Amino acid sequence: MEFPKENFSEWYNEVIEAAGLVDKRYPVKGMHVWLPYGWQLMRNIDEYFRKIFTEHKHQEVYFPLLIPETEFKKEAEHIEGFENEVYWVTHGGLEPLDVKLVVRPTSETAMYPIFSLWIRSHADLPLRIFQIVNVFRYETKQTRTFIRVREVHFFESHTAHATAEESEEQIKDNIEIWKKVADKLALPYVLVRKTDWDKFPGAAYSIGAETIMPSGRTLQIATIHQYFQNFSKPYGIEYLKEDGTHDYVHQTTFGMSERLVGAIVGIHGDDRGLILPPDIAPIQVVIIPIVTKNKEGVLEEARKIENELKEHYRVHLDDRDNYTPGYKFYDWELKGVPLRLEIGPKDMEKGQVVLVRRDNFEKVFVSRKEYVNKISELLKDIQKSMLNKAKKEMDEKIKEVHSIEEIKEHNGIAAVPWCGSEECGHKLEELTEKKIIGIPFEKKKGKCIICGKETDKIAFVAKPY
RNA sequence: GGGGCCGUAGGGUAGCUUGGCAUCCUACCACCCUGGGGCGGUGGCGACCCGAGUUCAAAUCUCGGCGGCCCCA
Repeated sequence: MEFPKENFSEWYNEVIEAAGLVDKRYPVKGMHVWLPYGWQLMRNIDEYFRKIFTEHKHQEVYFPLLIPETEFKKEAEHIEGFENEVYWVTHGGLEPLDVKLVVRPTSETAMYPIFSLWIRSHADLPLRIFQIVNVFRYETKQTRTFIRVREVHFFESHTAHATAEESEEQIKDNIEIWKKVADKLALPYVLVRKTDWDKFPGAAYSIGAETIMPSGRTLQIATIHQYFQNFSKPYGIEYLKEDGTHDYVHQTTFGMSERLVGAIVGIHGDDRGLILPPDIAPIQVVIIPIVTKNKEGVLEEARKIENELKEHYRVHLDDRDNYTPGYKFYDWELKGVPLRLEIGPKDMEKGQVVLVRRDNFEKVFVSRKEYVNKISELLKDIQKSMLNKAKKEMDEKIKEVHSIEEIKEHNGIAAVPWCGSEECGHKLEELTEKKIIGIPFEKKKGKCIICGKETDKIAFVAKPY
């Protein structure tokens, strides 16, 4: 690594390529090649999505990439929010198309015409589905790997319910799911309600999970939206009630993306490279044989260890012959493998192995009798302490402030009383040259920093990515 | 939305002002030697973003395109 983490922007750009997550040389702005190691990390996260959403009664589907312009244009706010950043398919071969096609920037307008066919009566509700797909947005701002890209690796769940109450219950359940996801990825966050001018286009309201990067800028890593009947009306998603009358369904969505990888990289990494949470790391334990005179003996022992561990963990034996152990140590530290196991002639004599943690470099010698259990204990502890450390660091970046100057100077989230009016909100954003990233759920009495009116609302003000 | 910088081997670079055989590091390949924190040695492969123009001659100058980075709003 050439850059220390203090130079966050440069460090970030360097580590994602050096660790083998992506190849950024693909010649289209905002689109990168996922390398095997990076893709495995993303897939581990996706697999967890599949598991947890299935447990919460969702089913996986796949909708097409292209959406007819006529369907795309049914919900007014939604169009307005996306029309400046969608890619269009205008031709088939050299022939212009009669109906242009939108490349999905998200899938509401692909799914909801079909929802109206699927949903006939209350017996078809609730409907809960999700898909993991690529979506496309023509970003005009500066792109950044994982954080702002034009081809997004996207998770989206969509639900439909009979009543507003049930859709509100779903929002609560989505928050419960999110908490589990965040634990799995060892990511700290705050939940906020987005301002009306920043909510998802077409939503009744939006909830964002926001984290803070080491640069002090915030990153929105999950969004949960309540639509109520905003989409079901234009898309005609009606159902027959028990009393024989019709009503439109109430809908929610939940979205996440490879931004989660960006957050993991940024929040946990150090000067030596990545540090990956054991629960989703592509490799949990890397075995480094220390081969000296007794080359074959040590390698044989290392293979035995690999086989023993394979049943319990994601493990890799680095038996490359043309690299020294020291080189391999640095290499796997760069890639963020949580635990390193060394086995050499001295260890073989003593019937032990050496275990070294990536997060704090603690080294322990463990007998061959206990080492399988010890690894389990260590991985759990690494997962837990990564989350705790990250939580602590993030909390330190959230500060209650009392003046515009303080907001401008604070590097992180500044919490200030705000009356909630759009006028004061815009003024606050202009004066501080930052954004209101949202309103936390916790209330606190105070006076609006702009107009002085009594309020119990707090604005979280920060510079978002 | 506005402004600036840049494009030379897989990666990082020198050369560009003043046009003339393209520098070094690293990675990679072969062989030898090694191995508890980035081993060493010898030999080798590999590049001027694309197009047009100026010129005896273009990495270098001019124009256009494509791509990237940074700053401000």
